[in-house]
Amino acid sequence: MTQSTSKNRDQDEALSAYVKLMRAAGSITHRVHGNLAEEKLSVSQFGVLEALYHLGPVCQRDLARKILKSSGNLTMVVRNLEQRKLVKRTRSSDDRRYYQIQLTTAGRDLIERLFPAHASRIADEFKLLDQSELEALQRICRKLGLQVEG
Amino acid sequence: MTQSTSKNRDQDEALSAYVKLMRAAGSITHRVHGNLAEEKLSVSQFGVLEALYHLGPVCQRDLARKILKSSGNLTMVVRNLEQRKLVKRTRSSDDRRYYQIQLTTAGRDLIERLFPAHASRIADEFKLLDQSELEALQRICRKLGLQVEG
DNA sequence: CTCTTACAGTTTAATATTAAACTATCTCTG
DNA sequence: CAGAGATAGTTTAATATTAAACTGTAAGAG
Repeated sequence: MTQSTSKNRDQDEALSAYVKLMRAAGSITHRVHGNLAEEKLSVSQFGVLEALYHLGPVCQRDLARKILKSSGNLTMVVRNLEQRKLVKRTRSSDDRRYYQIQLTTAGRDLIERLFPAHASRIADEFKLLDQSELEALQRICRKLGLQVEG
Repeated sequence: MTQSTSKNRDQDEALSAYVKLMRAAGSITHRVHGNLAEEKLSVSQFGVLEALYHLGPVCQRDLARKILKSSGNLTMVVRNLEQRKLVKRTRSSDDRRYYQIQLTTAGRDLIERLFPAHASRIADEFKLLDQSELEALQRICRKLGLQVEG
């Protein structure tokens, strides 16, 4: 049963990698977003502001894919941000199914104020990796993240 | 401003790694847990069953740390599993603050039935990494996951 | 012993999240 | 153009999640 045990070994190694990957991602998220509550922002709300900051105006579908949440949830997240005048929704004129979501001036001010500390916390998390590890991590995660859904 | 630009470059690289790490973890979670709904199990419930399966009886605090959820949430998750007779809670006699949570026979049967397909889905996710990548990923994620909280 | 402090778990109230059904719009095919 | 199917976003109802205040138990200092 050489084949079978080799397969089991692969599976065990994959499981171990999976657990470590999840723990790393989870604990980093936890630490990086720990002081978001001070601004009365949820992780998803912050994620949307950040995405708009980096990508410019996009539609809700793209935001949902970006922050890995359901479209229904995005309706709620964007609505709450809109009520706080942090984002603006405008229907696309050439395809009226779409809304273009974009930062308001207040939203841009907020994310510009929060982003430096955010980036610095992230940099701290990765500080103990050397350059080659940082590159390897990115290459590997790109492979893992790109696989087909479903 | 050599120092400053080098620092910015480090920060950009960390940000890029962070995004890729989160995307990899998120999309893998999504795919791996995609068919948990069929068993009427939430991701957290499955995580608890799996932890108990691998660790044996543990207290709720340890379960909370394992699945990265709040203690309040664990009370709820464990209660729901208990109502479905999948786990059993017994107060520790030497320190009555603790509950020992353990699988019932039904709980063990369930996780033993679900785990093989679960492990196989995970193995599929990591299949496109070669051995050295798998090792590098684990080593790097261990470093990242172990940093001090707060 | 008793007071203080710490800790495991619970409760509560507010919010976030999801799946699924639904509306509105677009696109393609004939 | 009409109808079928796809797509963006919304709603709804059920559940999950959290922070914070709380209860009960333990441990250590004086």
